[in-house]
Amino acid sequence: MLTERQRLILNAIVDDYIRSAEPVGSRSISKKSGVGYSPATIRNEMADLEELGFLEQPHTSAGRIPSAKGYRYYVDHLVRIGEVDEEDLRCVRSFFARKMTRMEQIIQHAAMILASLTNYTSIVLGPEVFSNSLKAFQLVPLNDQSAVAIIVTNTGHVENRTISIPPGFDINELEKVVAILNAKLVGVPLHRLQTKLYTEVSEELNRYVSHCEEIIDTLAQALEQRTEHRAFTSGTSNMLTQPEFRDVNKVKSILEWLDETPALVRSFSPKQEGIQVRIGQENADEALQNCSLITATYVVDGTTIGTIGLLGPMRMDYGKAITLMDILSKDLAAVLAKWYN
Amino acid sequence: MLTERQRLILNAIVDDYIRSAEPVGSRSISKKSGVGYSPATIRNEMADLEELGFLEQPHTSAGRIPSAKGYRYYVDHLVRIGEVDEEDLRCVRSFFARKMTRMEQIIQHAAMILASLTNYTSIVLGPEVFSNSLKAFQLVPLNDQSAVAIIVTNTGHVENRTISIPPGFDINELEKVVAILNAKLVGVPLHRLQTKLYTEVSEELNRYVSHCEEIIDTLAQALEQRTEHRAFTSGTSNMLTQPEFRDVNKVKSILEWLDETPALVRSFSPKQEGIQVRIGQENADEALQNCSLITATYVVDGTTIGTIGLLGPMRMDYGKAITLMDILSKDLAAVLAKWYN
DNA sequence: GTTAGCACTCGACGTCGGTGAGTGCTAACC
DNA sequence: GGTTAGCACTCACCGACGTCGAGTGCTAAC
Repeated sequence: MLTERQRLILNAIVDDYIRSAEPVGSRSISKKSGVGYSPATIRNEMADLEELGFLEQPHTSAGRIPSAKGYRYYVDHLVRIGEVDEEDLRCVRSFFARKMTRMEQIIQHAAMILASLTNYTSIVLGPEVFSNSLKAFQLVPLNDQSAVAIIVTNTGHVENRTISIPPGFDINELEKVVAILNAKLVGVPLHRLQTKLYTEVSEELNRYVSHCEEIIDTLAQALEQRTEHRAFTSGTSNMLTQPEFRDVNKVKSILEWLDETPALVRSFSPKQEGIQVRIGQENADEALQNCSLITATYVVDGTTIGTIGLLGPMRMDYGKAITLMDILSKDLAAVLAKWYN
Repeated sequence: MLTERQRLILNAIVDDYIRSAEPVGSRSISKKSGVGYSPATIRNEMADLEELGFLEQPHTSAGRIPSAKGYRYYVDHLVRIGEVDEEDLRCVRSFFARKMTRMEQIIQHAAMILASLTNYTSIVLGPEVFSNSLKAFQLVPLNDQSAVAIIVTNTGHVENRTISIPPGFDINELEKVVAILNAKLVGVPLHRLQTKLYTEVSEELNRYVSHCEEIIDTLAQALEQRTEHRAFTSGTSNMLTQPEFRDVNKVKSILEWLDETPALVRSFSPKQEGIQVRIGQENADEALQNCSLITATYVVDGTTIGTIGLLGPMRMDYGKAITLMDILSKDLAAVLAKWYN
C-alpha cells in the first residue's frame, strides 16, 4: 500500500535511526545517495508516513523516529537479510570447529557468541526434555539411605535426582529394580514415565522385589519435580550500552525480567518453528514493551528441543541479528545432527 | 585506638549512611537518642575521624560519609551481628523445610532467597567436584557412534559427557569396559582419573577388550574438559535499586563482571573457610572497587565444595547481610549433611 | 509534482541569583 | 580542659531566563 518512494524513505529512516539512535531529519535523508529528492519532498512524505502510523515525532521540532508499526513493516518488507560481515562469519565458523562434549555447553557458547557479535542480550532455554524418551535408567547408591537416580534420554540428555532409600529396603536389590525398570521403561516418553511406573512396572516389580511400593513412590515423586526450564543469559550488560536505556529505571524492569526464569520461559513458550521477531508491544510481557525479541528454535534428532533468543531495543539491527541467528541456528542444527546422528 | 565516643559516633554515622545513602551531618547525629553531645562536639570528633581516615567529605558543605577504612572498622569492631528479623528467619526456615531432590537446586534457591531478603545480588559457585572421588561410572550408548559417559561422585554429584565411539569398536563390549573401569577406578579422586586411566586401567583393559586404546583416549579427552565452574547469579537487578548506581556507567562494569564467569571464579577462589567480607579496593577486581563482597563457604561430607557470595554497594547493611549468610550457610550445611549422611 | 524560502517550535545548554544544609572557627561557659 | 552557642562561610541544588539550532509546516514559485 506504500508507494515505492515511501518505502525508500521509511527504509532510510529506519536504517539511519538504527545506526544513530537519534531522530532523523528530512535533510539527512535527502543527502543520502540513492535518494534524489529535496528535503521538502521528504518532509511531505514523512508527514504522510506519520499519518499512516509508520513514524513518530518525539516533539514538533525534532526529526522522525520509526513507530512499532514502522519497525514491523521494515522487518516484514524492507530489511536485507543475508549480508554478513566476513569477520563475524569467521568467528561463528571457528566456534563450530571446536570440539565439545556437552550439548548444553555448545548451546550456551553459541548464545554467548551471538551476544558478543550483536552487542545485544541473548537467552537460551535449556533443552526441553519433556517429550524425549527414556534411553537408560540407573540407580547409584551413595550410602544406606540415599541414592542417585539417573535418566538418560534419546537425545543424550542426562537428568539426575537424589532420592532417599526407604528404610528396610535391601540395597542389594537395587540392581533388580534397575533391570526391571529398564526393561519396562526404555523408549517411553518422559512425561509418561510416572503413569507407567504405577501401572505396568508396579506389579512386575512386586513379584520380584519386596518393599518396592516405597521405592516406586519415591521415584515417582522425584520425577514429579520436572526439571524447570533452565535459562541462560549472556550479554546482559550489553543492554546498558544502548542509549535508550541510559536511564536506570528503563533497564531495571528488563533486568528483572531476565532474572526471573519463569517469566522468560512463559514468554518463549508459544514456540513456532524458525525465526520469529516480536517488536515492542507484540511482547505480552510488560517489561519488554520497549524491546524487540528475536527467537529461533533448535533441533536435535528431528524434534525441536529448545529456543535461542536475542533481546535488544526496538531500535535493533534486525538485518544483522536475523542473519546471524539464521546462520547460527542452522549451524547448530547441523552440528547437533551430526553429533547425535 | 579510637576513644569510646569516637566509636559511638563512627557507628552512628555508618548506620545512618547505610540507611539513607546521604552524607550525615553533625546535627542528625546529635539528635539521636544515646548521643548526649551537641552538634559542635560531634563536628570536632568528625574532623578528627576524617583526619584519621575513617570518614570522607564529598564537598566542604556536606556531611560526612564513611571511607573504606571506616567500613572496615565498622565491620571488624562495631557491627551488631545476630539480630534477625523474625520475618526473614521464617522465610529461611520455611525454605529449608521444603523437599528438594537436587543439590544444585537447593543451593541456587538458597542464593535466590538471600538475594530477595537482602536486596543485593547473590552469586553461587557450582560445586567444586574436582577433589571428589568417583562413586560410579556408566556408559550409555546412544547409537552406533556415540555414547554418554556418566560419572557419579561421592557427594552425589553427576557429571556427563557425550563421547564418540571409535569405529570398529564392538558396542557389546561396552559393558565389559564399564565393569573394569568401575572395578579399577571407584574411590579415585576425579583429578587423578586421567593418570589412572593410562597407568592401571590400560593394560587390564587390553587383556579383555580389543580396540580399547581409542576408547581410553576418548575418555581421557572428555575428562580433560574439566567442568568449568558454573556460576549462578540472582538479584542482578537489585544492583540498580541502589542509589549509588543510578548512573548506568557505574553499574555497567559490575554487570559485565557478573556476566563473566571466569572473573567471578577467580575472585572467589582464594576461598577461606567461613564468612569473609571484602570492602571496596580489597576486591582485586577493578569492577568491584565501589562494592563489597561477602562470601561464605558451604560443606558437604566434610569438605568445602562451594561458595555463596553476596554483592552490594560499599554502603551495605553488613549486619543483616552477615547474619543472614551465617544462618543460611549453617542451615545449608545441616541440610546437606543430613541429606548425604 | 517538486522545491526554495521563511516563520515558527521546542528541546538543549549555559548563566545567574536565591536557598539551605552543613561546616570550621572562635569565644564563652561549666 | 572539655563542651557548646554563635556566626561567617561554602557549595550543591533548583528554578528562571535567554540563546542557539535543528527541524518542521506551509506557501508560493518553478
